[in-house]
Amino acid sequence: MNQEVRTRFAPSPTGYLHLGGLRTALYTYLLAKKHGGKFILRIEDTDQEREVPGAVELIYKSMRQAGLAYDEGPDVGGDYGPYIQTQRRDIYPKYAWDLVERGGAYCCFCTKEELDEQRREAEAKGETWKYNKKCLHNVPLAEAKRRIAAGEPYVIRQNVPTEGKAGFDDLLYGHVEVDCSTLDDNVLIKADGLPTYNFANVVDDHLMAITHVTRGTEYLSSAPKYNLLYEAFGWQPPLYLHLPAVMVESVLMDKTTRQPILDENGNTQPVVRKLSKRYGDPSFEDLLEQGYLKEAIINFIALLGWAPKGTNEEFFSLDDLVRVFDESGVNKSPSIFNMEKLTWFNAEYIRRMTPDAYRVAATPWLSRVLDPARTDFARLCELLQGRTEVFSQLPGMVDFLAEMPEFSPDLYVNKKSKTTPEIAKQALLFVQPILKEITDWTEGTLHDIVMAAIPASGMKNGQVLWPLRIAITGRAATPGGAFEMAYLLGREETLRRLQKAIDDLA
RNA sequence: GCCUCCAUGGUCAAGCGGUUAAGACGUUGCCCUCUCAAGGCAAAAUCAUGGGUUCGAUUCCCAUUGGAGGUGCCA
Repeated sequence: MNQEVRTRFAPSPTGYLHLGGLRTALYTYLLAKKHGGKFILRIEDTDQEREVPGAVELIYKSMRQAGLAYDEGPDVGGDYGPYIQTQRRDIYPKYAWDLVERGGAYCCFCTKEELDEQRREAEAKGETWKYNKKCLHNVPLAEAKRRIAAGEPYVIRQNVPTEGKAGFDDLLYGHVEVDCSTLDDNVLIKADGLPTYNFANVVDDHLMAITHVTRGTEYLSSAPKYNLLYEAFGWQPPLYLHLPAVMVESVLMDKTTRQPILDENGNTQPVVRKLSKRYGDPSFEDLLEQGYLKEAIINFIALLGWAPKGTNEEFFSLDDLVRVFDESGVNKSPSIFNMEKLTWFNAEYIRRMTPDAYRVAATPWLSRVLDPARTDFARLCELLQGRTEVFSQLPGMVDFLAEMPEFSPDLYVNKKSKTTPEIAKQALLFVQPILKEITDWTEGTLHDIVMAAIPASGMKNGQVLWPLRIAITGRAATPGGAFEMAYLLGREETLRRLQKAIDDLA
């Protein structure tokens, strides 16, 4: 019989959803959907100290914005709930005690302080610290139960065999195996009664009938221990898919001052590190706020560390991805997040928008600096759409329309058309009366009349049009030529700016 | 230190024993052009190193080097 595929994204609510997490969520979603299975969201909040208020809601929101709809989860329900681990707190001890009875775990009364001390000593000697199973050997179960009943604090530890091998099979990395002697007896149930990740993930994945476990490679070295747990319970372990981290290229920074650390020559030092909010790397939310499109982010993130088989196509919607996703195409090494390529993807997605969709998306940004009642937004958007990489650039691209910027006469210099401030003055004086004559202030009329007049001036097109554009915009680069800009400014404002420019050149 | 994993241009990557080693971003040049974009054309740039195996290694094996992760009553 064919088992239904069930995957789960299991973040802990310690902050925003970073791009590495988003990619894990995406692949997890794709894996389920390509098999027609279920995608589940589970909140792993067993570390109450690290929990950030509001983080859970932020996760729901980001998942929704990304379009990663989960079939089961805390806010959507499902047959395997609750989907928040603290709401499952009563489930874990039962299983832990079952494991104790089976010999796969034991109670431990050693205090954190004495263990920390041991760890420090071992570290000082350059050794790897492991718990010495003192409580396994010295405290019989009956005594343990007595001490617990008397109120003594305790934890439950996994009883890892001292010899032999432990391993697991990964869809990407194949069979991974380690000596049990290198494994530590991890805490399964903490003194506060809550499970650690090490235990909760195994119990919940089993109880929730998860078939494919996707997670970061930071779990690669502890996965053998989890399989030991499955074995001890007599459960069927899931299929694993460990995903490499997403990195960012950066410079070496001081952790506290957040200033670059310079080498002896005063240069910054390049480093590759994990994406981190602390160093200002953008989260999914941040990118959306900056005017990146979710489709572009998803598309880019999908291709970060994964490539589809047998095609050079780079543009994929979420539905396309469901169809083409194949976990064997995931790269095994960490990949570096490249902002330039994301921006390129974003620009491409913007160019592919319908003009209407573009106008809707661009208007709030344009309205920050322009009055929609005074500027032809429809025409402006036509000019802007092909030039927009990220929406947040928009205000800076059009603010000159609202207010004439100060500019230096050097701007009139253009090497290619051999334009100088002197020629500029000549050009402006030539074009001014022509423009004054024009009453039908449309791009077409402006273009036809001015272009027809230029040959008589003895100047080249560029020698007239470059200065004109500079004179009325004050910018070396504008989202259109002189006629477009003149049209957008309107007759009165254009002539006003032109007069001012001529006066300034005098 | 120990354990696990990884290694193709600056970045993302295709490749799965025989290839002129794809493609994309970025970079540079040219064309187009009233600026900037976009578009078109072209260029530079990669198999970490050393040993094997093989008629033949980017591809398989080992070592070295480099990178990532783990070594928590964090996840």
